[in-house]
Amino acid sequence: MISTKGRYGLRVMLDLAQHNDGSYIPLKDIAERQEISKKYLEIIVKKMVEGGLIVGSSGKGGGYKLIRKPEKYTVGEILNLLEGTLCSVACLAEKNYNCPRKKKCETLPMWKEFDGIVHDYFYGKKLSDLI
Amino acid sequence: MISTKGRYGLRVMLDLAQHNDGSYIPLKDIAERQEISKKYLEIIVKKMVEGGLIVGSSGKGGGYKLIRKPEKYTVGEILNLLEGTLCSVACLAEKNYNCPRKKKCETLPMWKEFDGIVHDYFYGKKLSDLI
DNA sequence: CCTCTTACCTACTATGTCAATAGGTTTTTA
DNA sequence: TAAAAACCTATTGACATAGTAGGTAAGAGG
Repeated sequence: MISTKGRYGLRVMLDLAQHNDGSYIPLKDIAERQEISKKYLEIIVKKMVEGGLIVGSSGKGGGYKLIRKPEKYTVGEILNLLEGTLCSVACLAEKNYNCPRKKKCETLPMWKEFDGIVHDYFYGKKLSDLI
Repeated sequence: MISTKGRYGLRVMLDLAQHNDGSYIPLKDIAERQEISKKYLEIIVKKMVEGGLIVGSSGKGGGYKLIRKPEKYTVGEILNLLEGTLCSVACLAEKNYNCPRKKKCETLPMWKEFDGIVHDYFYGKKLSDLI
């Protein structure tokens, strides 16, 4: 299940895309428009800066803005950054997952197939597709 | 993310399908074959009985067995029962989810589309397809 | 230079879910 | 009547979620 981090983060990205005039957009404005606590958004936005999705600028006239054009972002990379993984089962998400049944598991192929579908969907969807 | 309840439950269903000779299969045997704690499986199996997926019988010679033929079960209904929902976002999963942005939310259509894909995948997959 | 605005930072917390474990009672068959 | 099995209630440690609180640092305008 996609948490608020992923959902809110995507909405912030969308908001930035819709106000993408080159200037920095204050988080306060985004929080008001999106009706989300600014304090909580700070946590989310921080991750997006660290992840190289957006850039921030302090001081008056500061805020956040996109680094690339909206069509150069995929929903997949945004969600993956904020959720930690897009995988639907721990067997595939966790590195070095030591399940003794890896080889013989009869459900694993299905999870892999499903994961491929999920991946294709979100990485095939661009930020600009949502506007 | 699909939890162990859904994953283990599916494996129990698969085990029952593979030993589907009309007799009751003791949980002890399933637990040993699947290498999962029997105590934990009790919780999962209970849900499956209550959900009408399988039937149990107490006493010597008892255990659990399928009610329908393996091809009459979809993976979707099994997961949905054990996970509570198959929806990927709270906006769609929770009944009476009172989001004030329901009407104007620009990400909701995407979640709906994705949910449809997930639904189609799991409800199109039969238990017998996994054997 | 000062002040206002804005990002940036660390810490805390309540609540809930997950993944089991523990120890019993009831039912049924041989 | 004894064994085997389901069935039942309760508990627990660890972790994640969804925030809140209270600050510090940076930068632009007057």
